[in-house]
Amino acid sequence: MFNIKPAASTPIYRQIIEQVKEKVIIGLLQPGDKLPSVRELSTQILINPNTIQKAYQELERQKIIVTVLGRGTFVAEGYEGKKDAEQMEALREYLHKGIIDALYLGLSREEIKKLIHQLMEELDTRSE
Amino acid sequence: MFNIKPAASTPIYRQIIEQVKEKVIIGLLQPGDKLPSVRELSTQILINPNTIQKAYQELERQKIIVTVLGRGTFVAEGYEGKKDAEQMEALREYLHKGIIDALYLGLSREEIKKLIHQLMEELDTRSE
Amino acid sequence: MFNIKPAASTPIYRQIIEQVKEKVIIGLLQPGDKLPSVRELSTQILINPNTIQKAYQELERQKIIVTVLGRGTFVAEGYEGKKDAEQMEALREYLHKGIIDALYLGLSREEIKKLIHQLMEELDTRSE
Amino acid sequence: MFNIKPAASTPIYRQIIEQVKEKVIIGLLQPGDKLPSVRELSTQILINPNTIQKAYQELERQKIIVTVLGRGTFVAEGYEGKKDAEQMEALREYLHKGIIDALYLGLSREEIKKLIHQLMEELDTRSE
DNA sequence: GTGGTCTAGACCACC
DNA sequence: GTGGTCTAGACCACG
Repeated sequence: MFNIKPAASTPIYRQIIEQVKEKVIIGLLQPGDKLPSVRELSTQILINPNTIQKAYQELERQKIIVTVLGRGTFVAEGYEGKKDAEQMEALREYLHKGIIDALYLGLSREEIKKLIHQLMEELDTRSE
Repeated sequence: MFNIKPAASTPIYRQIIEQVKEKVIIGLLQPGDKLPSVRELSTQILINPNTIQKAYQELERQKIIVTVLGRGTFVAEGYEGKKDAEQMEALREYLHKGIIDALYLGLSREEIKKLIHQLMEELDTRSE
Repeated sequence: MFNIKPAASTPIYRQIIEQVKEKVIIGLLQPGDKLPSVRELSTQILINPNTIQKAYQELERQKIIVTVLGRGTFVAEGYEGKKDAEQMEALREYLHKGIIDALYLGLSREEIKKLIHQLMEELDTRSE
Repeated sequence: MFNIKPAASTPIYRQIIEQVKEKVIIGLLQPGDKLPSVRELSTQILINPNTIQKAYQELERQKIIVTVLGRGTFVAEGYEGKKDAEQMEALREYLHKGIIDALYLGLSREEIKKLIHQLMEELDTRSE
């Protein structure tokens, strides 16, 4: 279900967040689907329950999942993109940095565009 | 010269690295140009010298700048993109995450492409 | 009869308590009126009977309802406000927190007063 | 600095959040002021550092404080109320419940209004 | 069974 | 020194 690298520089709880978001975006997780329980996932991927809890709480704060007391955690209904101005600016900065790194790697502008295109197509493939 | 936000979530030393790299990419810093000394920059932007030292060390490790003992630090000659496989993979993951975030913000795939295009054009403008 | 949101942050049994209290306050439930049985309500709103049982027990403890063995549960006669000092202090703290949240939302003191007034008028409307 | 009741029903981390927010609202904490460090506060009020950390992180998420890496945590500049529609609705429900509780305590509508007025005046007094 | 909170104590990155 | 992350293990509330 999850592919966690404890040694990576991005903290484990963020890896979980990203992977849940990706699964929701590509449709592998549908609204209403149940996520593994904190304890369950904790034994599955050998991560401390607190770490998973932290990831789930952040996902709930972002309205990507909802927790039902005593029942479990579920993918939220319709996430509806908001185009929040602040987050939009953060995204621009994030991609700006990515572009600079790409240029440093020797990619041309055309190659960068192709890469982006390719990455979006990969998303479609994974969802099948 | 530098625009540092100490309260930002990206550590100061990384902000310095990013800004140097950006300046080199857009040509505001040319190979051979002298960078301010650690001490000089430290008083200019009111940052702990150790922090600047750390940024310069990392930049040198990435062969973006070179320090000549007793002379100062300079922008390295020709950075020539290497398309290192490992860094390439890191870039893919980085942009992959950016795309997911963009989709969550409600951007369409076309809008994402436009955004990338727009960001690359901005780089040209800044270099003038 | 009841409007329960299982995904809400307030536990279900509290939602039931609040809604019974509200109905009594606005007169939709009169002293002597019969409440649905635990089993009945349980199938109606698809909630675990234990949860409803818990709500009824708490309501009985607060002397808002009474259960007559073998007959059912009924709204208690005259609830007569007691102005219990302890509960009064709890109320003050509760509203105190509400006011701070309201100020953080950008409401002026006048707007807060208006909001309170408005909420009390809504209670009257619902009772019609 | 803080008045924490570990036995209370509201979790400790929420008590800390509320008290910081109150101090900021009444001006006892001004933008730019430094909050006690996690460790410092932890020994002061005899609470586990993790608990304080959790409170601080939530406060940062709400943009009430900012943390500067390696320096500490500070009260954020200008919090500017946003009147977010969703939070506004949550506030209405919160106060709605408070009013019902007040009526149950035997308060008249006039008394409730007076109580609100009184609570707002107390805020002014505490700030002196 | 579920998630929510808290403690104790550790290690790391940043300045 | 600062905050950020993680583990281990405990207790409680909810359904």
